[in-house]
Amino acid sequence: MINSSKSVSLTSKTVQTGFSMNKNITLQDIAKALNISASTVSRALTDSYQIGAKTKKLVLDYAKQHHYVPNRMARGLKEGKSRSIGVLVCSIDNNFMAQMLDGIDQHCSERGYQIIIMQSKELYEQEKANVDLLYASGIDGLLISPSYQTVDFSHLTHLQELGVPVVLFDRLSKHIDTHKVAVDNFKGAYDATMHLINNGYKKIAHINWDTELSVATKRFEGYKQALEDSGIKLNNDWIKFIDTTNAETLTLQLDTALQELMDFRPSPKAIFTATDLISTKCLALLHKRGYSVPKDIALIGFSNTDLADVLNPSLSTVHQPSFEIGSLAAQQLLSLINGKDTNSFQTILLPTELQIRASSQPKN
Amino acid sequence: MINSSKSVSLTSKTVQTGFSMNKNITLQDIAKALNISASTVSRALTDSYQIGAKTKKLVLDYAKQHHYVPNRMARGLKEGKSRSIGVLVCSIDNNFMAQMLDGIDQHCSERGYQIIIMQSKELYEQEKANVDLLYASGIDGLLISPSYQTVDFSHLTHLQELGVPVVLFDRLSKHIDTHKVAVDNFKGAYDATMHLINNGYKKIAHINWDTELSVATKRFEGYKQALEDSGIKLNNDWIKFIDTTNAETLTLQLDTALQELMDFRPSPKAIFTATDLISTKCLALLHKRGYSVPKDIALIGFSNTDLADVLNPSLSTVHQPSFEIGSLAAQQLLSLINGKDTNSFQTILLPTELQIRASSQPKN
DNA sequence: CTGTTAGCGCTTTCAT
DNA sequence: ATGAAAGCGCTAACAG
Repeated sequence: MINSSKSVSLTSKTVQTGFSMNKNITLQDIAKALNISASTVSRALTDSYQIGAKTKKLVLDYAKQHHYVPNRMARGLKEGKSRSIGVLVCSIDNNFMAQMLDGIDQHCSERGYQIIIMQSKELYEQEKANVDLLYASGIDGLLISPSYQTVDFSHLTHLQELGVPVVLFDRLSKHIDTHKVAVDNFKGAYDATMHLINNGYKKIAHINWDTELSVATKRFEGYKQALEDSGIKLNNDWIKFIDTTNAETLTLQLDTALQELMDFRPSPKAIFTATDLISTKCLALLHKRGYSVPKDIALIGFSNTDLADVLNPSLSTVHQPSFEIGSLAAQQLLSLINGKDTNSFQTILLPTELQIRASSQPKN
Repeated sequence: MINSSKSVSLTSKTVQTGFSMNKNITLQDIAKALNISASTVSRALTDSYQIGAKTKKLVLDYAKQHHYVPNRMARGLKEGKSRSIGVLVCSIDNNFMAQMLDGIDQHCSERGYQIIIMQSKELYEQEKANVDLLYASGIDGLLISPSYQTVDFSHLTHLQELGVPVVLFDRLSKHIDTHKVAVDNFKGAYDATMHLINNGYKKIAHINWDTELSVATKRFEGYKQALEDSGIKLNNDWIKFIDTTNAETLTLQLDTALQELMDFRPSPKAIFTATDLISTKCLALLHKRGYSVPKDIALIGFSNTDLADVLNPSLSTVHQPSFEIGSLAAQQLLSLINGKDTNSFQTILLPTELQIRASSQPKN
């Protein structure tokens, strides 16, 4: 019934451009049309080691002309690999993540790998379910930035045992042994805090994300270290941890935190914020509350927004090489997939970049 | 060799948690272990119409216990569908797109569909190649926001003929007949321009994207219509079209355009910008050139940035329901995939939202 | 209700 | 250099 005849059916319904409704042409179709065996076609198509030059050209020409495109599922099923990798992130819906995904996609698609992106929405259970789904779809490897809930990494080590390499990016954990790619959060935070100190600020508050993830803890440590190295005593009343998982809680908690900070005596004269969302939202809330930045309070924070220059005032940031994080992580994963030695897992920490703008200028 | 024995090999290398290196458990494995046929297992797993309750429970329990997860490639190959859809966009690396992708992902993943995202980077050839790749991977449908180069849509109509439904989102075209989802760009532009006029502005410039895409042309028309309806004569010297495909050209051309606009006599007193990038960049450049907004020149433009409130000054925008565009488009595609009648393709135009802030306030 | 059989499209020995 | 045949994991007639 299908392909029963070579003649183009002009009566098939919804003919629009002269094409018949014939489904995808398969390797078998080519074999039949050319009166050669399927294996020969396969060899020609995959550029096998030995194949007649003319046969090869014949096949290739026919394939191109008829717009043949190999069935990835069949090939994947046969080979036990899919040339696709899973990318599991908390949320796709923010600029920083989009930039990293861009880096991942760039690297992978140039090498013929497809990426399947899934979101955990910061939910551990969702993350586990997605890992299963990805595994089921035959991914050759997984790139993951774990949810902030994730403390048990057995779903990932299990994947490794199944032969699927895993690479962590952005958010790292010591609970799994593999390649990891992120920025040097400690140093980034240290630099930012030091910058404030160098600009004459001593009363420096810190607002961070309420999580055990190293992205947060390292930045907190960098902050503390900078203070310590400068002989400034830590003031716990100036340190706030807030829940950033959704926009509303974030705004609410941040607003409260800010109010407490500004009302406290002695009040801090500068803030170092640890995440993109906190930084920009902090600026907005300060603005709304009528505080002048940096006159009333200076601000610097981690953020990758393109709009830092246009903000009011322009926002000093610790900028992360997001695209590079993504492409490097992808590179590490592909090298794992393609059998580079798995003995020596490495953790790559890229440098952050301090971008000084108006919000962190000296008070006078 | 594989699965030759049920005994856990304790000598296999890199045993970490007591798991053997056995690969994924298959449906066949379950059948063997339970001494039933593969089809029975399959039926139990797929919740087939008639299957013994105890057998079913037996299988399900065993499957869960052994963490069985069906091979999606095998299933896809067999069924001729993959429960995955392709999403082809110009670039993932911007907030607006990320929001739409979030909407798509949400809708699809809730219904068991995987999405495969690819980027055309505004290149027609790349778009065509990606369509092939997606088709090869067995997508059940395609969601696409075409590259700005795309004028020939035969790669998409061909896909339709092959039986793969296509839905356009954000960027629409009349060259293909299918479901389409976007916002009412004409009205959004009309409203924005009208808002400026209502605020007392009559000399209104317009900066748009240099493309034939309807997103651009409709917005231009909305602008013109608002002027006409208000009895304001169009001044072609106040209308600029620029190339926004990469950040550098954009900045360069926009800067030039702005300079020409401000130097021209009579000079415009307000600008309506047609795209996200142009709007925010415009504000930045005006700021850099020392113009005061809205005192020297008012500004309103299409943009979905979360930071509009914090910009300097806060930016009046035409805001698009990005998440809804994505999820609606996904919904339309899934209904096509699942055989809802394809006779009556519809174009859904969501309303935009005018968000008035400081940049468009009356001059005095 | 369950087992047998065939086959989705492709690659890959093993022959020739 | 090419062909024949087997099989990846799964589902779906078709029997019983």
